[in-house]
Amino acid sequence: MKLSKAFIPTLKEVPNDAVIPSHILMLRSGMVRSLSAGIYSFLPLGYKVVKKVTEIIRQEMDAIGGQEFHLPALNPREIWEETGRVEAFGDTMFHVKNRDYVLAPTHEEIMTYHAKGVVKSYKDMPQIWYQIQTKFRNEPRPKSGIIRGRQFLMKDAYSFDTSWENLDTSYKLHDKAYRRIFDRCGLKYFIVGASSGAMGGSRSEEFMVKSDAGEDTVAYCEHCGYAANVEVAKSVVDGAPRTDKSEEIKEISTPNVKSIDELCQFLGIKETQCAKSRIYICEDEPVLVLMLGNDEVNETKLATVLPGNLRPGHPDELKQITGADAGSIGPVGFKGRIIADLRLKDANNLYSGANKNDYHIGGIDMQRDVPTVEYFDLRTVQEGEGCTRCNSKLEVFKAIELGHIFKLGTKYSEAMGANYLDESGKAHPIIMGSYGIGVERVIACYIEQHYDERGIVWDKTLAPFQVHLLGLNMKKQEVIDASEKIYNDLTALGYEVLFDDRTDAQAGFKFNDADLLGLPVQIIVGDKNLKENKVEVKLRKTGERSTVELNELYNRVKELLS
RNA sequence: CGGGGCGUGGCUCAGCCCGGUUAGAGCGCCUGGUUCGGGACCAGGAGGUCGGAGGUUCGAAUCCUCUCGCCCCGACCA
Repeated sequence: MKLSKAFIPTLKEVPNDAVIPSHILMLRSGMVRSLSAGIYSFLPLGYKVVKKVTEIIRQEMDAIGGQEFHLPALNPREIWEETGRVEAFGDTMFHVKNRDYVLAPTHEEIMTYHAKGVVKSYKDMPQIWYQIQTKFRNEPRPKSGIIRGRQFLMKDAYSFDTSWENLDTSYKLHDKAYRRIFDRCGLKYFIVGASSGAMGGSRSEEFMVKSDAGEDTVAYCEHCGYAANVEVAKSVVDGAPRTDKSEEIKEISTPNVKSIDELCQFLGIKETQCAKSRIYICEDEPVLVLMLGNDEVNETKLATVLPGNLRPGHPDELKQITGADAGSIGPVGFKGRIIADLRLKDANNLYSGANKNDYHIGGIDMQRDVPTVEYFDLRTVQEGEGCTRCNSKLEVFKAIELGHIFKLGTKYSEAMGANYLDESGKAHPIIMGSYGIGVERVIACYIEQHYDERGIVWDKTLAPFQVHLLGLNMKKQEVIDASEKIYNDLTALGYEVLFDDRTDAQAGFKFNDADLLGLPVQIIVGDKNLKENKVEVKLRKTGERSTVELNELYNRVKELLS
């Protein structure tokens, strides 16, 4: 491709609405342009990278027996009603105004619909079906360029099996394919145990890239490799102590004391002597959730303990249920289910609210005074706590989710009646898995991990072109002749060459554009070197330059790009 | 949906607080010329209903009200 004819609008200055490096560089290098919040157009250069990534994905999905589909993004709403996901997605799903259609945010329903009609016998399985297609989600707040958009490209795959054991096999195949995909893309990633959330299912893992631009928080142990989304992460942390002697229960006047910090200061006690109370409403029933000190309730963990419709109690409800406002609520005298975090197990001499405004209760013995309590892991892991595997200190940081694999089970097949007959002619719901990769996120994450102050640094695998050929002064005939010949020869040899043949751009201008676009190999043709039958070869990654004899050039290029 | 910021030529921004010729700069673009290995120079030129609507005023980019859009933080998130 000749740059003089290409539409690659580079930007010298940083666009005003981009903040993170990948977004800035994708705009500056002319890969994408924004159309509206969270909606991006891929320009030719950016789309070339999309094609590189999707080709790698296709190869690896095909390698595990995947078959590529192309499903419609426009779906009849009623099919989504069958699984209750119109309500589950709520405002996140786009609805078409003038017909009863929705824009698909994912495709479990549609794939299951097709499986239902065709996969009828145990002999028809396993199946792995995938597609690379645009998804639509009405994100309340798109951000970070293409990392979180309202429309995005996703590789989504679905497996259909006859048993949980066979699902294990399909799941592991995807795990393997995903590792190969992200390895080939040159990403530094790690895998975390994750929550299945509204997707349903028994087990899921996320492929993550560490990044401040990320929206997930991950606990990670450098020592043993333990990694988990904080939604599900566990840690080793001391519980509240139980001493030999339980004090008498006593009511204490604590005027205007609301927070745990205030209580500690007021009474001169430690955080770990306090039990914090939160009221949740689960399926219309109030539940008191007790946490030690300032530990925060992890609502993802709570949701697994309290299945069904779950929400925090409203302030006016609190008063009605407990007789007190938030800050003075406690377990003693609370009528209803009480659950507590494991750190509180069997502790005594605790302080908590008295269910009466401006009063707390001291001397609480969990065994004696809260006999109906049930204990669960309900807290969110904090930086520096012990790893449950090796007791090293956990790191907690932000990460971007690149891919997610789920063991779905029968949620969709049961809801939609996708059954198969086993050897004995008995009907069972198909056991499903679902597996996603955010294609644009692969690109953004790659750039987040591979850039410098001058621009993007592409590896040959994802680079939109492998060679950036610069004809420095394209008004001199010898430069024109030599660079045109190199361009034609390398193209004929099968390389993708971007040829800066512009006559009106100065050398410095071309160098800067070349570094910004970041193609791995630059070949610089200038009249001085040409007099000695030489050109310069520069590696973008290291900045290393060397002059090469013209008759050695193609061997050198082959060497560098093999 | 709460909080904050911002909308002025294609891009980055100044001007607004304190209303007053014809709305500016740099970059980019067009024409001609000189340059030509790290974002050149000279000369000339095109391009803007100052996001939109309403209001105050003799007069509004500037003050007031409403509204739309974009970015950031939070909430939400498969």
